[in-house]
Parts: sequence; structure tokens; C-alpha cells
Amino acid sequence: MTDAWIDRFPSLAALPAEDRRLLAERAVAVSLPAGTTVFAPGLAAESFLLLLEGTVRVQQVSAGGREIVLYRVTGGETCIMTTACLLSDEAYSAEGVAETDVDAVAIPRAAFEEALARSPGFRRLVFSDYSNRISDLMHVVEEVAFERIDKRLAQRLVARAGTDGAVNATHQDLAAELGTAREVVGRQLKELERRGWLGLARGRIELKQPESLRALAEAD
Amino acid sequence: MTDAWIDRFPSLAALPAEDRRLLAERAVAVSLPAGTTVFAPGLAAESFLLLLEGTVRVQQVSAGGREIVLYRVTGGETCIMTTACLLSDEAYSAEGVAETDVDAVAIPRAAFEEALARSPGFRRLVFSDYSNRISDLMHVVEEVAFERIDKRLAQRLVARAGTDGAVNATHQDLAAELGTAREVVGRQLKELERRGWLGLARGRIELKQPESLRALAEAD
DNA sequence: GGGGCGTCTGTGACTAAGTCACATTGCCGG
DNA sequence: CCGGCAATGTGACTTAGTCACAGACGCCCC
Repeated sequence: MTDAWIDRFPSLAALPAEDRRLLAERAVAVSLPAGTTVFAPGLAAESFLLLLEGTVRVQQVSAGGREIVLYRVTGGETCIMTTACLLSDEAYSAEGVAETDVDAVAIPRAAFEEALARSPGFRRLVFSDYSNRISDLMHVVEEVAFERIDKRLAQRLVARAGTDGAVNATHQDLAAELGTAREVVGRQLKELERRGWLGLARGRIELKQPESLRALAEAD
Repeated sequence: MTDAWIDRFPSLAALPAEDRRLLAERAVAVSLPAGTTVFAPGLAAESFLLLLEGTVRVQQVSAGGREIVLYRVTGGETCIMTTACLLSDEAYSAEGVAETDVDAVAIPRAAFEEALARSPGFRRLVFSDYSNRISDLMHVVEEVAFERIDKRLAQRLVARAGTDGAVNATHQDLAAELGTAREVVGRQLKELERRGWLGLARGRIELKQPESLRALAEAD
């Protein structure tokens, strides 16, 4: 394929021509429709993934069927989960789901290792994504272990609100995001509605007082 | 310093002589007494750390003063936290504490980057430690979000029991390990004592029925 | 040996969160 | 217009976390 995609990655844009050629030659374009399972517990990865467009949600599923979102990978980032599998032959317990249609570039293991050996920029890209994921995970631990659920819910609502000031999601979606139970989300939402901060409809939540929600989200 | 320490790291033992020399020349031996803070929120790392002996506990502290242990680094492993800081100039929110006296080797940033560029074995070491930490963190998320506290407590008791079948720790220690409150641990312990599974004394917990505890720890 | 003192542990009363078992309610296609 | 499915509502209950104390144990120092 061409090497135009390389320019999407700031750390790769400055790559010497021969490194660009190496990556472009061995890379394979991949398109995944929304909803595709990118990886799942027990599956070994066989190539390294760079996301061009779209987002992949990485989540964990408990024995009891509860879920929690660990982080999201978006355009310009690498999928650490597959990298980690690639580099350590370990099978991971998380699953990745394409939330939107996804365009990505797959680099076979051998080319990946070669790029890692030859290109400082490539190494920097991979390492900085690793660091960001670790940072994300630590943040999740902190939230789950120490923060109140109403505060966390408010955070998500603010973050997921569209330009119309509304969130299109079911209570179940939000529960999975937070790693809690649907009923809990339902009750919290109802309380916020009672206060006049939200308007609730099936599959849709209208933020009526985003400032109040933001204040709650940022409460100490 | 000499390069004898390199043999502690399986992925480094097979290094070509010149790579060994590079590492040995630039490495600095470090000794930390038990209790030392290895890194703390906001501190930028200036060198890469390889642990030879001892263990470092990496934990997060909440605003309310509650703590949770994220993972431990032991002999033969690298301290990812410092690596991550090194590679991304990000400040992390976790702190690292030497649980025992620690012997380590510090490799300055430049030598670290050079080793990363030249040595596939060194890359493998760094990446596999990264992967293991991510795996650890995901495990913590899973536990905190989905598992019952009695089960988690039983796991720690079994894991921390010495050859004498006892754990030397205060309720506060165990609470910090689990990311919960002291009183909660106290009540759980008392319940287990009531069942005859434990004997409690100040700063010491005797496992009287380790099989029962193990069963609880492994219960789904 | 007897206080004094700091850490560790126990307790009750309460709030927050999660679980379970259902009852409703929209909504969409036929 | 109706059947059915997904989404939501609810009560009763259990588990976990919080707060404000009240002992209690170990240890050091006279």
C-alpha cells in the first residue's frame, strides 16, 4: 500500500524514506465495520495494529456478565493489547470492539520487530502508547476504587454529550462503561432528573444543567 | 561496574559482548533501604531501573487517604513506572516504595535509549515487563470492580502467609492492599475468626484452616 | 512494677452501592 | 392494532464503606 497513512502519526512522519518504505511495503490495510470484535480473551494476535480512523473500545467482562470499559483507542494510536500479545505471547483477558467503522493498518510481526529495531520514531510511538494505556488503566483503578458512582456517572455524561447536549445511550451502556449494575445507573439518573439536571427518555439522556453536572463530575 | 548482574536477566544473559559492555559501563549500582520512596507522584524519572534484589510496591493513594496496591516489582524485573516516565515525560500518579532493602541498577536515559536501539534482547525485556504490568493492572481492575471483598481478602491472606502459616500485617496494611477501609477488613477478619478459620492477634493473623481460605479465595 | 502513650482494634449507626426478582412501558414490525 | 422485545422502574434485601468514637495492647521509661 502507499505510505500516505504514515503522516497521520506524528512520531512517524519524520521517518527516513527507507523506514517509510519498510512500513508501507509490509503494511496491510484493514477495514472493520462497527461492532466487530477486534480481539477477544484467548486469541493470540498475529500482527500489530495502527488505527487510522474510528475507535476501538477495550473492555473487561466479569464472570457474572458485568462489563467495564478500560480505555478507547482512536485514530493515530496503536492497539497496545495486540502489541502486548505480539511481544509476550500472552493471551489477554480483555476484549476489543470496534465502536465505529474502523480503518487500520496491520503490520506483520516480523516487520514490526524490524521497525522497532531500526526506527527510534517507531519505538517512541509504541512506547508512548504503552505509557498512555498504563496511565489510563491506573486512572480506571483509581476511579473504581475511590470515587463515588454519581460523580463518575456525571463525568461520563458530560464526556459523552453530543453537540445537542444529549447522550444517546441506554442505562446498560452507561453501567458497562462504569463497571456497575444497570439498576444503579437507573436510580442515579432518576435522582439527577429529580433535581432537574437531566431529561430522560428511552435510550437518550438530555443534559439540562450541564454546569451542575460538570460541578458534580469535578467535585473533590 | 561489572556486568555480572546482567546474568540475572534471562533476556539479557545472551547479549553479545559489546552490548553487555555498553550496559555494564553506563550502569550505576543503587541500594535502597526498606521503606525508601522510590518514586512519587510528580517526580520525573531520570534513569531506567532494573531490580536485582528486593521488592518495590507500587500503589495509588486517593484524596481521602485510602490506598491500593497496584503491583509489585521484584528481582529480575524492570520498574515500568520509571520507564514510562522516561519515555513519555509524563508524571505518574502512583508511588513506589521499597518493601525490603533493594539492590538495583540504574541506567541513564541515553544509555537506555541506545540499548533499546541496539539490543533485541533488551527490547524484549522492557516490552515483556510492560506487558506484565498491563496484565497486573487489568487484574486489579477486575478484582476491584467485580470481586467480593471476603474473597479478595482470603486471596491475600493465603498469598502472604509465611511458612509458619501466619501473616504479619495490621488490618490497615491489608486494607491498603485491597483498596478498602480498615473497619471493613476488621469485620471480615472477625467473621473468618468466628468460623474458626483464623486466629487474630495484634499485627498477626494465623491461618487455622488454610484449605477453607483457599476455597474461598478461589470461589467463583 | 506502674503509668503514660501511641498504635491497633472493636463497635454502632448510618449511607452508598450492588443484587434479585419481578412489574411496567415504549416502540417497532407485521 | 397487537405481539414481543428491549429498556426501564421498583421494593426488599445484602454487602461495602463512612464516621465517630471507645477500648485494648505493647512498650518504653521511670
